[in-house]
Amino acid sequence: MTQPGLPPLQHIQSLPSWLVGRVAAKGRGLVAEALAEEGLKLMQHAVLAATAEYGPVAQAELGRRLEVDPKDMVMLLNHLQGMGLVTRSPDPSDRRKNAVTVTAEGLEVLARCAVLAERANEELLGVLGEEEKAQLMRLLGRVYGPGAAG
Amino acid sequence: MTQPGLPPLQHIQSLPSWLVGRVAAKGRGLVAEALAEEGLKLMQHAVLAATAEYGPVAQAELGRRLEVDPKDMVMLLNHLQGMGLVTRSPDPSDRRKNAVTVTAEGLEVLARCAVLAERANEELLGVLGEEEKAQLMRLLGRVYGPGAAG
DNA sequence: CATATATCAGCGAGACTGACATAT
DNA sequence: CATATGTCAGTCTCGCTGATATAT
Repeated sequence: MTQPGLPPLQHIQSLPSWLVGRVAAKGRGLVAEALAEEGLKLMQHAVLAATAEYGPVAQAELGRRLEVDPKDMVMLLNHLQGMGLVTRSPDPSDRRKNAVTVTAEGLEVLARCAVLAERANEELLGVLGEEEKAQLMRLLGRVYGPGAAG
Repeated sequence: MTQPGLPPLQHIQSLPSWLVGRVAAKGRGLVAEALAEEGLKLMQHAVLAATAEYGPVAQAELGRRLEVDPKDMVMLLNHLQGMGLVTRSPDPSDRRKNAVTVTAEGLEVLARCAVLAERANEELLGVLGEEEKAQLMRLLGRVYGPGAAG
């Protein structure tokens, strides 16, 4: 199997990792374009949504939930805070932590982004039927492992 | 639907684009780790494989096949050429073009990488049965659009 | 002239690293 | 002391932009 001279790969394009990468790139592009309408980058939106969902939450915890490096959370939150979408205040129960909270304006932006992001995803998966979309999500969820599914 | 105050997104983690992005990142990591054994980056490997498959081929054509910017092909091929895996020679029929060709050593490296990449993909999709893998590829292929399927 | 190819220089986003201060 | 958190500075890859030279 490691003999040289064999037809090597057919093409890398038949590798699942390649195909899933292309689909991910397409999806990222569509969502990024949609969110630009609200002036948000992909990661900024993810952080904003996670902050809204997990209530007042520490930066490191946000990083763990989204698999974002805690060091990168600093600049992400600086930007969101500068836009007035979140606030940072010291956590009285553990003064090492910043309690991050969504503002009212943050919730408004988020509601609009939800529509935009869903529309982008419908465009991404438009060729699939509802049942197929659900199946794709199920399969991807199992591949990903950690609790994420349809 | 754009009313503020609504539960915003459940979580972005339920968006297909997010899930497919996470799976892609996992796959990229696994394959990158595997290919590092042969000293190749992901894109270098893709270019090498495409060069082997499409015979002597112009740089711009490689870029089109792999959706890689032609400007980035320069450095990618510089590296592959420096490793002795491909050669660049002027195309007599159109002297604007470089005819890129795999070397014998390139084919050997590629054969070993094929094994490594396949192993990484089996690790990625390990939780799925054969039938499910095929189904996932079918669905992703349809979402991606351009000719790519299992 | 316009077009295509290849090269070079640079930017920005994402995912990292190391070093450091502070609080537990 | 070790650990966790947050901040700052810098690196690297990847996907782009612009400008340039050459060939068609």
